[in-house]
Amino acid sequence: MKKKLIPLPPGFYDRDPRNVSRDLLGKVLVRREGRKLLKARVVEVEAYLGAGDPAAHAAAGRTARNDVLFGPPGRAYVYFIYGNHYCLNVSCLPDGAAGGILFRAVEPMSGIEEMAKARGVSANLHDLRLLTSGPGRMAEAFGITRQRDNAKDLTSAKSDLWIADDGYRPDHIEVTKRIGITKAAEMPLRYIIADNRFVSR
DNA sequence: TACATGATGCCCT
DNA sequence: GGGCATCATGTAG
Repeated sequence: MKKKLIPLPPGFYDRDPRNVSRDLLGKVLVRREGRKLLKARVVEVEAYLGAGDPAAHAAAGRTARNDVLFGPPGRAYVYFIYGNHYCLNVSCLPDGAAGGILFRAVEPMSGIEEMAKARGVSANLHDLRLLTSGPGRMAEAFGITRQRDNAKDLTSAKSDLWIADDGYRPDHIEVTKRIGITKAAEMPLRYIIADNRFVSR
């Protein structure tokens, strides 16, 4: 009997981003592309808090760009960075409170050919890490853009992008400093599945 | 209207 | 291991 990949409910995200981060590891990111289903295991995330976190986009207050972070939980916050890359986040905490989680790396489970195509690389890679290891890479593999996905409800069965629990539980979780930031760089808010090959760096 | 900045990845040594 | 492409956003003027 094949398990159905039901979207995690809003309540899952309606908590402190640090707790959600921990529970997000091992879950499955799902994208429906026409008849195809892209699936990948979440192996690396970073928590971004609200006003008290200088590294968070929400730190400077609510703007048109970061509006989603202040909205209801379980929504996709997609932003464009360095003129090249999109990054996928999910909003946490109740409506009115800012907080989010950045997806940094996932492990491909199915739809690998579609991911390779989206990334513009050969389907028979010797190393699948090139597909989804890194925030910009995994966003590209899943065809995620701000225009298409920002503010999308990841808890709705009607969405073409969501996160599900297939029963998998990571053996061991590690917490480290966040990557690629200058402010509050020392805060341990990066959560990874220990010894997973698809964790970036 | 102009400018500095950045939650990155690629390509070259 | 280091430089660089490239542009949306926010803030200043």
